[in-house]
Amino acid sequence: MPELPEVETIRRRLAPLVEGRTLREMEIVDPRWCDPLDPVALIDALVGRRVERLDRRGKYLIWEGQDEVFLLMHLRMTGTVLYDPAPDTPYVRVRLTLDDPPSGGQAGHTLCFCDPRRFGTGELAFGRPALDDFLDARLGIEPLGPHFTSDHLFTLTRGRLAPIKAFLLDQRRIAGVGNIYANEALFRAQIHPLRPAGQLKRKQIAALRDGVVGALSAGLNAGGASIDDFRHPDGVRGAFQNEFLVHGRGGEPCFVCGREIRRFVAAGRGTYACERCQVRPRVL
DNA sequence: CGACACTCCTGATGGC
DNA sequence: TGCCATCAGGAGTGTC
Repeated sequence: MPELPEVETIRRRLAPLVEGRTLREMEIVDPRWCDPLDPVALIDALVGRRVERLDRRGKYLIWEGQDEVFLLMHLRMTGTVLYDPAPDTPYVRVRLTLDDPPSGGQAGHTLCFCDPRRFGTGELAFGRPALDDFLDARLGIEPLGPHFTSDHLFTLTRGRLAPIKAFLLDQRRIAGVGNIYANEALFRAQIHPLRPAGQLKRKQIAALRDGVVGALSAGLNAGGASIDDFRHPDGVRGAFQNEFLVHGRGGEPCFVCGREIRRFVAAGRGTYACERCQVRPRVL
């Protein structure tokens, strides 16, 4: 599942290939992708515009077109963006053609949004204020930004009765953390996923901040995690799935203490924890 | 505020 | 081997 590190990996690799190019053609194979927007209207709004910048906020990949027309792509569970993929690539939902013909070739480069489960979405925003309204309504602080401090996280968690796992998954509080990185961050911080967020002490909050930043950074350095369909734009897999400390390791020994990693459901998601390293709250 | 159910979707998995 | 039921899960929405 693409979370912040996966989307940022895509952005970094794609940006040099698309920035400054003009969108020449666009085909929306699956109109559900931009529902309730009319695919024709979306195409009309974008085709002919230069891509000024490829950006990211939380798990959104943001294409800034000429004159502040923004395309917001969310990859959800199984979305990928492939650059010049093989012609028989399956699950293509959207196809984009850029105006830069390869040297000697005829056609421009092609970008495909592929998404087996079809959860991914495309939305438009006209003008920067509209973009900011859209993002501010959905997303909280950027965890890899300069303002994501221990003090800030402490303030955010005060009074919250929800389990810290649910808190981390709420995009309106912290933007970009999904199930994998929440599991990894909580293990790094030695905090049990079911502990109420507001109950955490300053020291634990400091460890959690470092755990979130550490897990996301490690994911980014590994080029993201490819456990489902995630691929880089050139089709290469990420490597972070080989570095998971707890995620997906139910029944296997904890790398720190050797106790069996437990799997249970928290916040409706598959949750993995070492209940020796991450002490379970007494009341639970 | 928060827990929970439901929706979208399809590949993977398990039972028989 | 085939067929059906179940599951996973990000985010939005609705209910209690």
